[in-house]
Amino acid sequence: MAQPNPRRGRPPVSEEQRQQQRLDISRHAVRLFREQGVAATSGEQIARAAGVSERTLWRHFRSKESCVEPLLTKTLDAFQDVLRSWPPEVELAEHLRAAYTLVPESSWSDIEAVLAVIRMTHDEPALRAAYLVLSERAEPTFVDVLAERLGVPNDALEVRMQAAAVSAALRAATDELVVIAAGGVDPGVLDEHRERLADALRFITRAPDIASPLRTDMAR
Amino acid sequence: MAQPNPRRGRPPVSEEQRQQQRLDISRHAVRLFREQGVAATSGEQIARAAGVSERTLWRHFRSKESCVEPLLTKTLDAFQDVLRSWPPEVELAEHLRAAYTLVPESSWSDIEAVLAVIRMTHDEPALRAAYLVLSERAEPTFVDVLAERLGVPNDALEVRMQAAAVSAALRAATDELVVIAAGGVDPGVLDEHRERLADALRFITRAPDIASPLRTDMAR
DNA sequence: TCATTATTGGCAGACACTGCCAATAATGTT
DNA sequence: AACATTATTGGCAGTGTCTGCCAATAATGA
Repeated sequence: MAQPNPRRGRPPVSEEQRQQQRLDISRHAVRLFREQGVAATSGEQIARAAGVSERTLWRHFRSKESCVEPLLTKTLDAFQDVLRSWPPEVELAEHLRAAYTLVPESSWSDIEAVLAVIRMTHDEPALRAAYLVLSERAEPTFVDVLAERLGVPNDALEVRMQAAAVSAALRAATDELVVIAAGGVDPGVLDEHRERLADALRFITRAPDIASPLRTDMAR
Repeated sequence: MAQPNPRRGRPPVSEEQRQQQRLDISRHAVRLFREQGVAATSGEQIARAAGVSERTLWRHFRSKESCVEPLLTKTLDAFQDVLRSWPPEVELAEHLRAAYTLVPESSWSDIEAVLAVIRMTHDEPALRAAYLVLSERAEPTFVDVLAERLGVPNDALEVRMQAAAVSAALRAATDELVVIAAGGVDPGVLDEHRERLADALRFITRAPDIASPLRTDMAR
């Protein structure tokens, strides 16, 4: 029962370092996409801008469009964290107003970049696809939060649907935000966005009647 | 004011013909994807199987993964049609049981192929992306139907969310179906799928309380 | 300094896809 | 029937994405 291995040779890079490098590349990629468009930006350019070889670029990303992923994920993770810290007794809208500031550690330019990317997804199908895949990846988190809160198993179809609705609300509100804030973002529109989102989510999460199909009959 | 042009030369192919050709190619592509996997299937193979040149294949599809689109769209269109024919007085679940047979004009092998593709989307990220884009494309139809039924403008955020929830329910139920029906489909599992979907949608479309935020207060 | 393991870079090549033009098909006109 | 006209298709060359492979380098313990 000696400890399995005394560890030799160069240690693997930590996961945080790896994510940091991906994020770094992502920022360069998004900058180039904004400046020149996606089609006019080559993988070689992205690699050069990020100071890595093309080969390692393709080791980190399966396609040039997916280079936007780390940057978008960062913002989405922030929202997930807010959801997870949602105390049981308070209403979601209320909690959002308190905790969802959208500019906590994220630098301001990152916010702008994220909005620009989401704006581009409307013309660039490949970017839209990446965006949708990303949104779907966040749904399990929503499922967990909602399931625990409602006290139902997290493989229940209603919970998955509610989670999808939350995701859709976030997506719809954000899609609205990016067109409204086309000419520069100021704190005002961000606040408005949060309020709109809060209103939408209050509707979704007024939950209890899920469990009682009788409601439908009574409503007749 | 003579009629603009007496029309000369070869007439353009009708849109139906074009869609038919795309569907034909799609069937061959899906067959090859199932037999060999997506990665092992080249565009050249698809083109050869469909009896067209590679050049025209790329004229019809922007990527080899998107070749699955016409076949999936066919099934999704069927569902959209069912929704559009939903009479105002009847409940959706009830209407589904009456109208959503899933094998009306679709050949049986098409159904199997569609399910196989959706099953593959769980391992093939590019296919998943195509599937999600497709699902999103159907949402405006859901929005129109729901908005008219609820008598609200179809750019209302709640309607878009409900539509997304319908879409998500369809997606979740179908994802469940494809794993259940992994070893061959029989009418029984299809019926069960329809019932599950009907139950889920009854929950979503028990609509009226959307318009009254007061409900939330009363529920406390 | 050496042995060991992880990461990176360089290179060759397969494959996805596009631009361009010639070939062919389908029509109306003479 | 031959022709002019327009739409579609095919062939070919070229660019860009992405992968497999191996050598080079970096980071560690001995």
